[in-house]
Amino acid sequence: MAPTTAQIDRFRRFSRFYTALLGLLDDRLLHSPASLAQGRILFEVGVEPDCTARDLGRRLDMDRGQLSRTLSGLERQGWLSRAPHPGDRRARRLRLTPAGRLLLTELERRSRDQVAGILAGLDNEQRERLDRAMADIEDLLSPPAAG
Amino acid sequence: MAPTTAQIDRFRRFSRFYTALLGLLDDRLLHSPASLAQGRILFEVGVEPDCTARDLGRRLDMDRGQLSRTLSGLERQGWLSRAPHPGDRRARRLRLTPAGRLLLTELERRSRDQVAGILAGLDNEQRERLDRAMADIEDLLSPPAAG
DNA sequence: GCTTTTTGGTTGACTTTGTCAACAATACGC
DNA sequence: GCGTATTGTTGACAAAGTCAACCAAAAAGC
Repeated sequence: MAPTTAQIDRFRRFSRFYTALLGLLDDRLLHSPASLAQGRILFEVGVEPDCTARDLGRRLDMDRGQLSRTLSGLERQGWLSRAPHPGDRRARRLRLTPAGRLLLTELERRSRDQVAGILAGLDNEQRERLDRAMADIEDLLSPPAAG
Repeated sequence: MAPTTAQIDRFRRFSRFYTALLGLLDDRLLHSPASLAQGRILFEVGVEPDCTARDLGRRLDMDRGQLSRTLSGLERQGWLSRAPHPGDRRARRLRLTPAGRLLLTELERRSRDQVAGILAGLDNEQRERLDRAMADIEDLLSPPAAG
């Protein structure tokens, strides 16, 4: 019932591997007007408009203080708006401005291009294998495994 | 020949997923005497004694300045030694002290426990599926795909 | 209802990380 | 040798992340 040493080692090895890969991928944001944290927020708000800072904190695991400041920055730069939240006057509903949507589109385009570049090195059979492997991992580690 | 939108989306989705997971995993170091950067260095030097700061910079993708300071910190805390490098008097060969090895052992134990905790939620068939998926991804993305 | 406790968010003070450029010492190419 | 590239250190910063205090609003307890 207990996992084997080899299984544990494989997991840790993979985590190191993917950490390094993510380090490379995140460089896409270095030459953009948005920081990494800002990019992640733009993405989340793009996916779910009218969410709150609380939601973002949960999903991105960010400190409230840092979040508040980063959101102020995004607002100051005209990419995001914070409007009163109907039903909870403490909270603010977050939404991208048109400029924010434009920026997000651009960031996504770069990200997709970069991934496309990686996938270009694989043939279609390999891509499908990769796709299945990623789906498997998400599936296996999703529900209760976050402890 | 070009990757499909679905393949690109899956890849990006997985990257977000694993970023979040790594965020949880890295918390193991928060309650330890070593910082995350220190931990990564301890691990690398543990795997390859007598390596140099240059090697670490390559493998961990860290700035030289930051690395130099972090190494000073590790030395100051008695976990690492920097001795003259035979054959290159600019470089220093890095090595864990006995205390450093002890700390590394402890950090590794925690990391393994944590991974074991995650794997405990899976039966053996699932663990083998996970193992295969991780091996697949590493295999597919390793050689030239890092661009 | 009124009080107490929680929650969402902001702010200030601070530490840690990361970045950039300058520099000294050494190694390397030719 | 001489110019160039490399290794590591340092200083000056900028950015990111942490912690605790605080206010206003909401939720819970009774």
